[in-house]
Amino acid sequence: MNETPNEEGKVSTKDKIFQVSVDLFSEKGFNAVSIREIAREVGIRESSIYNHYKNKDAILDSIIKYFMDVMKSSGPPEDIGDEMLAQNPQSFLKLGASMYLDHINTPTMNKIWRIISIEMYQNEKIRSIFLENMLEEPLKFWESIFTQLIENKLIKPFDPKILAREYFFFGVYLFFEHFVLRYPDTEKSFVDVAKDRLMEHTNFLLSSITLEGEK
Amino acid sequence: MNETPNEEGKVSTKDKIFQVSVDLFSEKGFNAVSIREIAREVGIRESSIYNHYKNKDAILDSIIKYFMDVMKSSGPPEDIGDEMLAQNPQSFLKLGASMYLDHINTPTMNKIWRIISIEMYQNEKIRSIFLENMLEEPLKFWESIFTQLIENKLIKPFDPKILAREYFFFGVYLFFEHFVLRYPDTEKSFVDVAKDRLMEHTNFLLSSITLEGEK
DNA sequence: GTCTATAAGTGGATAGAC
DNA sequence: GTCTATCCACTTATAGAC
Repeated sequence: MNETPNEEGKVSTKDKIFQVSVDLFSEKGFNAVSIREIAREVGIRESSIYNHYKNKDAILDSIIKYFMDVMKSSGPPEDIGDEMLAQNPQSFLKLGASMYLDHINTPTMNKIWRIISIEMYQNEKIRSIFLENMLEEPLKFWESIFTQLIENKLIKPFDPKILAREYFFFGVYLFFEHFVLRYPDTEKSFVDVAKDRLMEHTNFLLSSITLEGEK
Repeated sequence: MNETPNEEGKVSTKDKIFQVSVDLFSEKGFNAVSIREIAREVGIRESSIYNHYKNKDAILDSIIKYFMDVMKSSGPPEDIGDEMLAQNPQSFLKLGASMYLDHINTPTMNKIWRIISIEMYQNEKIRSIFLENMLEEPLKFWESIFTQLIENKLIKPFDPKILAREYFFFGVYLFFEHFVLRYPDTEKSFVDVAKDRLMEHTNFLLSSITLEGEK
C-alpha cells in the first residue's frame, strides 16, 4: 500500500507486488495477468507471492481498499463554503468539479480507475463501488446544489434532478471515454483532460439556466 | 448467422454454436468462456466445434461481422427528409434518435452490444468499430444537423461542434449505463429505456437553444 | 459431422528445504 | 522470506476412428 521507500531506502516486496499488479491489471485486466507474470516482474518466484498475499484475489482486494481509502480521505467537496455557492454559482460549478477530480490525480489512482472500468462488468464489488460512489452519491450532491441555486433564485427553476443529470452525466461520459475507450489516445491524466472539457460543458449549461438579469 | 430454422425445421449446428456463444460471451466475456462450455451448451463435443469454426477467435469474428452487417443494412438516419429538419427541428431530434436506435433492437443485437462493451478495452478491432461507428460518425452527423438548423435560423447560433457533443454525449452515457453498468437492473431492452431518457435530454437541450420567438 | 483420445501448454496454489 | 519441486485442474487445438 505504501508506494514510497521506507527508512532504509528500500521498497518492501509487498509494495512491489502491489505496484506491479496495479500496472499489469490496468493494462491487461485482472484475469489476463498470472501470478507468474507478477512474480517475474517483481523479480521473485511465484510461490513467494503467497508470503505476502493469501491469493490472487487478495491482491485485487487490497488495490480496491487502497482506492477507497484515498477516495474517503480526500473528502467530499461539500466544505467549499456556502458563500461561494450563494454569491457565484458559476465559480462553484467550475471549482466544485475541479476539486472533485483533483484528489484522484496520481499515477496509481489513474491506473486503478482503469482497473475499475475494466472489471466493473464482472466484479460485483467493484460495480457496486462505482454505482454508489461515482454515480448515485454525486447525483444526490449536485441535485442538492441545484436545489439551493433555485431556492436562492440564482438560476431558472428547472427540475433539479434533471439539472443534476445534465450536469453530471457529462463527467461520467468523460470517464467512459477516457478509461474505457482510451479516446483520444492520450498520455495526459484524466483530470487534465476532463477539466477543459467540463469547463466547456459547464459554460454551455450555465448559458442555458442563468437568469437573464444575471448574465 | 441465421437464427431461424431452415426449411427442414432444424437449426444448424453452426447457428447453435453462434447463438450459444453470443449468450455466453455477453454474460461472462470472451476469455471467461471456454470451447468446452460452448460445446456442452450446444450438446456436442468440443472437437466438433472445429468443424464449423477454425478456432475460438473465429466465433467472435463472425459475431462482430453479424453485428456490422445488421448495422450497415439498417442504414443511417440521413434519409429522414430535409423537410422535417427544416420545418420542425424538435421532431427531427426526437425522431432521428429513435430511428438510430430502432434497428439495433433485437435480443441478439442487444447481447452483441454487451459483448462489445465488455471486449472494447482489450480487442483493438472492436474498440475501433465502436469509436468510428458509435462515436465519431454520429458526432459528425449531428454536427451537420445543428449546422443546418443554425443556417436556417431555427436555433440559437451556438458552436455546432459543442451542440453535437452536448446532444450526443447523453446517448453514449446511456450506452455505458445500460451495457457496462447494467443499471438500473432491468430486463428492458436498451432502446426502450434510452428512448424515454433521451426525450428528457432532448427537451432540455431544445429549451436552451430554441429561439425565443419559436417557443 | 461427431466422436474418443491425446497433445502441449498455462493457470493457481502448496510442501518443504534453506 | 525466498527458493525448488510438484500437483492438478483447465485450456485450445489436433489426429484419426466411425
